[in-house]
Amino acid sequence: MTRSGSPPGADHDHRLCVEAAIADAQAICAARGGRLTALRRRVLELVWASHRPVGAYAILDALDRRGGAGAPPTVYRALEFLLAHGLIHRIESLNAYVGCSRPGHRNAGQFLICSDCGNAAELDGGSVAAAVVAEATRLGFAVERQTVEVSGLCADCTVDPEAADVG
Amino acid sequence: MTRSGSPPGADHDHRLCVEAAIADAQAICAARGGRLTALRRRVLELVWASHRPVGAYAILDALDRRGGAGAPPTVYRALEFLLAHGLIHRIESLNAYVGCSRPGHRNAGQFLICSDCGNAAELDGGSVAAAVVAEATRLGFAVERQTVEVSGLCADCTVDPEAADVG
DNA sequence: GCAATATTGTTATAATATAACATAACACTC
DNA sequence: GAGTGTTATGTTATATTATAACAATATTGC
Repeated sequence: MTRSGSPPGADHDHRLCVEAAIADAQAICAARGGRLTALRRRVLELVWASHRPVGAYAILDALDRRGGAGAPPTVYRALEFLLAHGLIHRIESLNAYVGCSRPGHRNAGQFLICSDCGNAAELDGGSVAAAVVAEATRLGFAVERQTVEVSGLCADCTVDPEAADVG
Repeated sequence: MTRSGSPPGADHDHRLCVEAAIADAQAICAARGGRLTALRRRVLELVWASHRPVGAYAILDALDRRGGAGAPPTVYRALEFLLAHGLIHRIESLNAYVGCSRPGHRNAGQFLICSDCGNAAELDGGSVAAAVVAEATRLGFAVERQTVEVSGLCADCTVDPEAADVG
């Protein structure tokens, strides 16, 4: 996910993404009385280490290397907290987690996941969600939660499949 | 999932669903040179035991009870075959499998999953898929595969949450 | 029948996730 | 600022989902 899309951009300064995510998290937690503890914050930073969905055990390993906690529940509980506050999303098709690019905005969590570079871009447009609701409603189905995960090639990897970035 | 939707219908004769699924499977395998072996057929029947997504280990248990095979790979390989031929779908958000209601038709696999009765209904309309492709294309993203899983309450469970059926 | 291929059996293990209970940190009241 | 209720984390064990690797068997085409 590099130049073209609405998403990241290969040349973007990823530190700004992380900083913004932390700032958003602090604001949201402050507003809602949630506690962004050191552990939760570190887990959030690790999820935000890239725009690629990251597995719980990868986070656990990273924590270990940084002298962090030891066992799976530590990570899963932090992830649970971050999910509950809309700060991250779970990518069902990968059993992995990715930072929410627009916490607070109650988006439905729709993702374009590049099968080449692995980056996940979150859609903010409502047309997909609207189509889902329309179809469901037509069948008398009351939508609670949508999981929309699209895999394919992002703009950069279509042009130049070698240009996988990390940001 | 009972009366109202396009899906199953509480009062439907589920044996017809299973028979149709087997017949479709036989036709598709015949056409494509795939072999619908006894094992694969039994697994397909077990997936079609209801309209609820079923886990691989539940299938394994059921096979065991019927004197079937013994180990996970047995089931996973059969599922792999059935997936490859479009006879079943995997529900990512549940780690479970459900019969494809229209094998052969290259649908994108969009599901309405009732959080009360557990039934999954497959959408056949193309409006959701089209919306996804439109959004993705706008961002230069080439769609390969879509995962659309919507959870909520189906028509019957909205009316009468007790009326969970099995078919 | 025989060789090539496809399928299934078997054992072990990887990867993801949670239950249950103990300990520690925090925050509120007095 | 000590006591107390609540929230968060540590710890151990285990559940759930899935695959690797290799052996044995069955099927197909000749």
